[in-house]
Amino acid sequence: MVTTLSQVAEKAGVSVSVASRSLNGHAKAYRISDATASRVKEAADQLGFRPSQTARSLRLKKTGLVGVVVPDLSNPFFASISQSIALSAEAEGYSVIVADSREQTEHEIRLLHQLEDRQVEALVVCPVGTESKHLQEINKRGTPVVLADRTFPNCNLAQVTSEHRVGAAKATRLLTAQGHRVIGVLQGLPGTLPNEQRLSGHAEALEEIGVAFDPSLTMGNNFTEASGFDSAKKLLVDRPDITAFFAFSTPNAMGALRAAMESSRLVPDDLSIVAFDDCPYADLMSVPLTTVRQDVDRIGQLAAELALRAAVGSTSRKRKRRHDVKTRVIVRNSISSVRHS
Amino acid sequence: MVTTLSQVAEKAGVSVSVASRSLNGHAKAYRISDATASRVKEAADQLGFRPSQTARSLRLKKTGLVGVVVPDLSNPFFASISQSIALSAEAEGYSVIVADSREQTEHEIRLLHQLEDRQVEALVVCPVGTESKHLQEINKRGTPVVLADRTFPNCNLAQVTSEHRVGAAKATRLLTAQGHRVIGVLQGLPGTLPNEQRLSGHAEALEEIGVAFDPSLTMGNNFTEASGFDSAKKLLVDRPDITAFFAFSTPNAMGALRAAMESSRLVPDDLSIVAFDDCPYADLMSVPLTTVRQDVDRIGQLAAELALRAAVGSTSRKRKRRHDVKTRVIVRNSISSVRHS
DNA sequence: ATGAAAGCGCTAACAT
DNA sequence: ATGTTAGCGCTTTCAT
Repeated sequence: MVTTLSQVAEKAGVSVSVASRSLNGHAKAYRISDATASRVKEAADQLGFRPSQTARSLRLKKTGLVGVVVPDLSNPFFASISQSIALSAEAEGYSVIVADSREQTEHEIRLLHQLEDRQVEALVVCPVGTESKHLQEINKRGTPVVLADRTFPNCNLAQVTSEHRVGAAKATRLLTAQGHRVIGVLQGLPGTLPNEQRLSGHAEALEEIGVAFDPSLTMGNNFTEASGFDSAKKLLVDRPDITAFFAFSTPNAMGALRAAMESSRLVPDDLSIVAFDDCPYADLMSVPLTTVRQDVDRIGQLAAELALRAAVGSTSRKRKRRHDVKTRVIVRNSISSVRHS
Repeated sequence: MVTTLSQVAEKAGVSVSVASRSLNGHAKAYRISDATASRVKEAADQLGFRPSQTARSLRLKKTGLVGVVVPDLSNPFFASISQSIALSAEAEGYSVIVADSREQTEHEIRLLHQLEDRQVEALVVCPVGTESKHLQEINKRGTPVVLADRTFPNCNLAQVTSEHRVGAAKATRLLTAQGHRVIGVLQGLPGTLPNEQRLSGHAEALEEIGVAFDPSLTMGNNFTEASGFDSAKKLLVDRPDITAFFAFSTPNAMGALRAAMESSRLVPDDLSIVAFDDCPYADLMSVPLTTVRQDVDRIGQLAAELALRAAVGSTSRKRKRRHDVKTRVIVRNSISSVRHS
């Protein structure tokens, strides 16, 4: 900081209050003469005056900050969400503090508190873990929090995520329509709502064609490549009758691809794969993945909107608190029909 | 905000100064009795006291904020840089505000000013465009700025980027070693230092084997997929004798891949490709790209370190201001030797 | 049409 | 060992 309002005022020969009002466009509301107002503005320009947002924040009790916490910023999914939040926020004059929880609740909590102390006006968080207590507390304490991606059942926070169940059902039908009946599920983090809903969407689609959901075909403990790889490997030996995989994330799918290679199963000829979530260049992969794409931009945008609205304190409590954004099937070339022998 | 220091003080039956000091670990420095100190802490706990960082910032003239501005947060390269900056900053108790300039100088400037007004203690920016004046001004005005990735020649700001020249030379040698002599260059944004240095590294490697650099083989105007695609297409018809491409970015390479497909040139058999910069799952691409990988994490980490050091105002001006981090060749399978007819 | 002054929540002299 | 107070830079009543 280098120039303060009082210096501007002095240079313009007015009081700080007049200076403040002139600079904030309250000139006419306070009947400040045009001459004075422009004199102030000129002084400000000459001095290169930039108002201290910190002082402003303190006085106004409004920081213009929104906090975003994601589990892994280098993951394109979260990077895109962060981006669309940032873009929406910037358009409204807000700035975004992003924090990376490295997939650990412990960090998430620490960062959340840090952001609370910085008096962000709202928080959008893609939570790790399966507990929402700390989030609810923050919300209760006064900082509105909106959940994105990983949401929680019976939790009254604002939430935006994909239509996991219907998306998963679509994905499964892509497989069953080609005759697949023994489908391995490479799941993400059990207990999280996206995971459970995808599971149930999968079971639903299976039921439609009269096949029972077999829990022993589901494996995995995270949305990571490692989990996808390990699960696929195991499943491939345990259940040699598997003809297709439904991977719950892009990394899960990549793991499956590697496992298939190591097990000399050709995709899609010997093994079909469908993945939830898309990724850049998926069409240029050695096997172009057929996916159910989430509308990441929309998720971010919606989350930002809810957050900003809450920040502004729009007391109109009529806003929808849960948003489930539609998914879209992207057909490429990782599914073939099962050969009936 | 809900509880203030004075409330804590009142509840503990002490003055605000004692409260402040107890809570900030200055207890013994001020010879505050253990009894008092713990009484204060207890009161704070009970009230759920969280000190206002805003007030603190104003008083201390230290916000604990560092600003990061990147051209495109959804680009894995910048996402990773942001992540490693965030991680480094968080480790030091700083928070980072990220801003996305959408590849436009105009936005970059606006965001930069916004961050300046928020009194970030340092700025790390991956600048768009080819002008550094506004950045130098900010630095002069008091907010230390460090440049990452896109740096500028004769600019006295702290800068960290890759060893573009030597990296590009390595890449080119990968090609020439396989007998390639007519190499199309899919360049990024002309005028930027990374671009120019890669160009010169390329020319250098060519010279080593006695082939002259032919400017008509270079094409492109950005680090985007579109630029890579268009340039590759054009080059492929203009110069049918081209046997290899050197793409200056992953997106450029992806564009080339598509162009090759459309022109029915098989990679690597009919056409070799080497790319500067790596990307996730590059090994699972339909053609596994041989690349010269930048050490993104190191770049981010170094940038954060320089920024934080400057923020703290370490007056030891002996710190190196330019860092060029090493690149690494990742050999995969997008290069074959040229068939001599 | 303009100014004086209080105060946002905190820290750090400067008293005792 | 603890309390009083000034003040960070700003906005906004309340006077005039």
